[in-house]
Amino acid sequence: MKPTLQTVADAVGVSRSTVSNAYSRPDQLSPALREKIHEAARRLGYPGPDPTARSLRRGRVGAIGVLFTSALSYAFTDPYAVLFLRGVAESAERHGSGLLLVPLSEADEQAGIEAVRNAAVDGFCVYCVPASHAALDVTRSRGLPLVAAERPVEPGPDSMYVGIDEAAAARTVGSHLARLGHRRVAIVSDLLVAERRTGPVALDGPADIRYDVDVTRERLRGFAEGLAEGGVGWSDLFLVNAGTNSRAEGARAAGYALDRADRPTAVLAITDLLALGVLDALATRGLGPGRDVSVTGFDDIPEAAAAGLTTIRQPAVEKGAIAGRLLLDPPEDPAARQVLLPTDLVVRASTGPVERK
Amino acid sequence: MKPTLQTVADAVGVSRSTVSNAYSRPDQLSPALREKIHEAARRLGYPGPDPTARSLRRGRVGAIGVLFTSALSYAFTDPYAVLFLRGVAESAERHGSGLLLVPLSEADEQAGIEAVRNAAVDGFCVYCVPASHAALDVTRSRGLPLVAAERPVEPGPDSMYVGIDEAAAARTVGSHLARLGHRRVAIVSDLLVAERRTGPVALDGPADIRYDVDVTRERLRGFAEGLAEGGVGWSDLFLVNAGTNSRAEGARAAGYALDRADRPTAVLAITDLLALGVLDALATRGLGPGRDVSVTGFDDIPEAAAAGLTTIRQPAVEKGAIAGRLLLDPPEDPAARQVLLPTDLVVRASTGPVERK
DNA sequence: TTGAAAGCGATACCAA
DNA sequence: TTGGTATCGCTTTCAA
Repeated sequence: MKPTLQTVADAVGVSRSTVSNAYSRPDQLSPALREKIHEAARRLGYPGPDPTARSLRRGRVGAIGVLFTSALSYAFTDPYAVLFLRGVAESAERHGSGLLLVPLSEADEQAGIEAVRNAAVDGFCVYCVPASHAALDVTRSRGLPLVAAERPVEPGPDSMYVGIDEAAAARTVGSHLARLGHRRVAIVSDLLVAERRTGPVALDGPADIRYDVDVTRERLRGFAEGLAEGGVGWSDLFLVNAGTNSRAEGARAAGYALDRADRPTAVLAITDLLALGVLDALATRGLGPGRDVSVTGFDDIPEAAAAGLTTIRQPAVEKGAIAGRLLLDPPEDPAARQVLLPTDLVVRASTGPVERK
Repeated sequence: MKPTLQTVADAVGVSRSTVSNAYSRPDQLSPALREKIHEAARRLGYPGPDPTARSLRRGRVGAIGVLFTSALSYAFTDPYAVLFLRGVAESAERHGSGLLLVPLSEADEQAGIEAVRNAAVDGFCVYCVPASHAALDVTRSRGLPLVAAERPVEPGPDSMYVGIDEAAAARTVGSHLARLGHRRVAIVSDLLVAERRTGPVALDGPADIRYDVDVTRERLRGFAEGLAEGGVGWSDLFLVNAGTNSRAEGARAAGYALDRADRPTAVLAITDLLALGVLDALATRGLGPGRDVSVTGFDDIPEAAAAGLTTIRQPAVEKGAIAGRLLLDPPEDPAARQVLLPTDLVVRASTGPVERK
């Protein structure tokens, strides 16, 4: 039988309350008694108040939940996600809270719902989950503080949110390439369509927005608007869907564009990870980035610099840190609950003027 | 007032038990009543059974805790740690459990202890925590399943453990270099001494083992034994402590060795991350890896291959996955509770024969 | 198939 | 400073 508060109380000959105080409010006790209690606890192998019972009573758990689409392990595969998580972790740590990673399996939606229902947390951080995911409703219904990274989950003046102006940032990429003279342009992105396949897709235009993840849509819209400044129309864009946000699929997706007769002079990837794959695809074909084909990414993960990738820099760690802070200590002022972070276009060697042959 | 089971029960006009059954054992109810209950719950905004209360009653939480030394955010900084975590996450996900990251701050030991005490989990995975850390005792005292990665936390026949033969693996590194003719050798490692500073240190020898983290000690012992095969004695080794296990500190630490008058012909780093830093230091000085100075790492993180680093490959993701599995479903057979994984010496371009000038 | 009652282990208020 | 008592919200026999 595992020892409980009661066990210790009986052993010492005091009440439960007193033992509880010995742990939770040491100053409410005479040092002598406190020591006596701790000593007895040690002797009996009492590990201290049960966290679950304590949480139930206190109404506070001491952990925040982070929701992830796709496999939980994805969190550790995408460098950008890792940076974001790291920021969240820093805030949580400072606050003495743990970080509960909530699996949101793609294959089994019901499992994700259960996971959210069962998550013992004080608040949720939603990161890059498709708006249609049923688990989002469940998350909201938990009635806990909720902060969305990338996109407001619950529209409304007091919903919490930390993100960037995706479209505006993407627009700078588009106009950068437009100014360089690019007219034949391909875009590589995941989540363009519901299916997880890699290959060209046709979309009617930015007006016909059916993408599920707002980030995708907004970036795409930005790309298109920026390129339009150079006269590149929507119909001039060659869209390739990537099955997953990974380097390998980025390379595969790029292949569909690069192997066309009228090869694009620029490939815009919607994430750095995909862009690195695009660079791989160039290398395979003996094409020079920024010379034969310009390539851009988005996020500015550490690898991007080494690869000389032109991309959008956004403060990933800081974004996570802010998300954590909002969650653990929601500001009174509604205006402070919605944070928009700055971004920069970082121009490196992977983009250059289109060659006039 | 937040709705509870009771709220719903009252609304429908049934007892709490019945509502509880509607959620936890749907088959114990007539479909009609069940639907009626769910409908009422929806209407009242009842999010389903409270996870904390449920955990308390059931005695099971549905999450496993992972302990990390140093800042919690370190988990996301070290590529090897990320791989390991990913394995743990995969196992947890398959089991429908969450992953609670437990911060074990270095600065504030008491905070770490509290974090362990408060962690609502069904088991702990201890990863690379110094044996002396007070939180370890607390972890053990929780009386939950406990699996150690890297090193048995609670010695004993039924303690759970997944790791590699650190010393044997390190020995292959040492003898590899010995065979290549290296006699002036430096070792770069974190945790050689208690202080977190970067710089040369003197240790009496592998016999005088005072390192806190067993992994460090074992690898060091292996290095020494392997090198001894070529006649390199302990006193011939130049030891440099790295303040943290990071690329930057690896580079700094390497500087102390590389800038000596009698520059070593080989630098053994105790992790790949440090080794990458050593390579950086070589590059800064215009020295060629494997030519002017041989460099080895340990772990074989993805970046190692690209850098052409000779290193020890160990199955990081699998290690994590096994740790998770042991925790969530401890095998009856005591022998199956201790898993030793295979390792390989991967020879790449960063090591070569010593130049006879 | 449904309900009544007994906890799970702890905390907090209020007296003493 | 210490103790009594009433919960926290749910699950689980055991009867009905």
